[in-house]
Amino acid sequence: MNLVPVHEVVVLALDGVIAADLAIPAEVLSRTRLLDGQCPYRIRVAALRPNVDAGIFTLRTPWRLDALVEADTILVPGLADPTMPTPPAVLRALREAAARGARIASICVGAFVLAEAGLLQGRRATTHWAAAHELARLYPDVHVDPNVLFVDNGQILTSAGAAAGLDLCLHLVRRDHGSAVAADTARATVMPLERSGGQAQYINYLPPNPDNASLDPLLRWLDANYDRHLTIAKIAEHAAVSTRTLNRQFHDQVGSTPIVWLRAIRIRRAQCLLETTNEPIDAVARLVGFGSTNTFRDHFTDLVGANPTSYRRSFKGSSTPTPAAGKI
DNA sequence: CCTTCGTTCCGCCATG
DNA sequence: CACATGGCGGAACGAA
Repeated sequence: MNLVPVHEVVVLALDGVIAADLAIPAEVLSRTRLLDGQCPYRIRVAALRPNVDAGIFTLRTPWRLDALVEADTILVPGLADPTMPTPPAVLRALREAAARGARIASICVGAFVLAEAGLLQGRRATTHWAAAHELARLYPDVHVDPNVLFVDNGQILTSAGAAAGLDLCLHLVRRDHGSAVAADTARATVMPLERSGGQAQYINYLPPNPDNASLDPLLRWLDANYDRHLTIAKIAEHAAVSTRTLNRQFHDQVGSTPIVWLRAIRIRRAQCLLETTNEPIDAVARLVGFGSTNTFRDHFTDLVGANPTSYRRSFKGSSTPTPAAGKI
């Protein structure tokens, strides 16, 4: 394979930074590996001064704002006080980076910093649900949507709470390196590739990976039709290609096979049902498209590492009613 | 756990 | 020639 230039990622650490917002994307991207084992991202944490107040602790980093000049992607974590004015030098650096074409993504209430820099003008954006109203009030020209995990405007991205920062990062990995690499990253960080729980919980205005995305419409279709009794023949028919081509394209673009991919969708959906409903296991099996409860159990245990019953029990035990909805 | 039988998928080669 | 597609066959897989 050819050499992929290292993608420079800079995480902006301002005083009052929410540690999780900063750490989660840094961790996810630094754990990303291409198929040849290389990490495609170089992560740096940039701050105005060596010591940054991170609330519970003080964070120390060798990099300053000038790191933003070389950044391909800038991540802006949330601050404990979102409405606190951002230092002018930071705003200037962000605007310059944006003008240069750098990709800029905010986590949680980091969207306030982007808005203050004027980067969200006239755009759709999201932020932590509890702060969405305030963001919309302060910046009337920003279309705030509190109901999605993240919004992708191409160059500018915003995401909801810290957990959604994970979803955003996996989305970036998918955009940059395709579904296969993103799936690996998801596995490495022990999180579902895409949050199911519903339909499209994110807004995406760009095709994920322009030169390698011919399967994308089909992947979305599978996301919506996983519960049907699908065979390779039917999937291929829907995609209007032969089964041979379907298999080949999956291999090339997803790094997987149609059935394995479909099964992953079904298991993810099953996890969600087990977490949020009291449907019996065999009902769950059928709802997510498995023909037999036994095979469902087998695959579930295989992918999740726990059988469906104990998985559900571990969730009931921690008594979080609709955990996903609350966090977003 | 095993067995059976349909399904999947990949190498190979032909075709456009 | 480079490239994408598709048919075929059989080994491996998986549903029940």
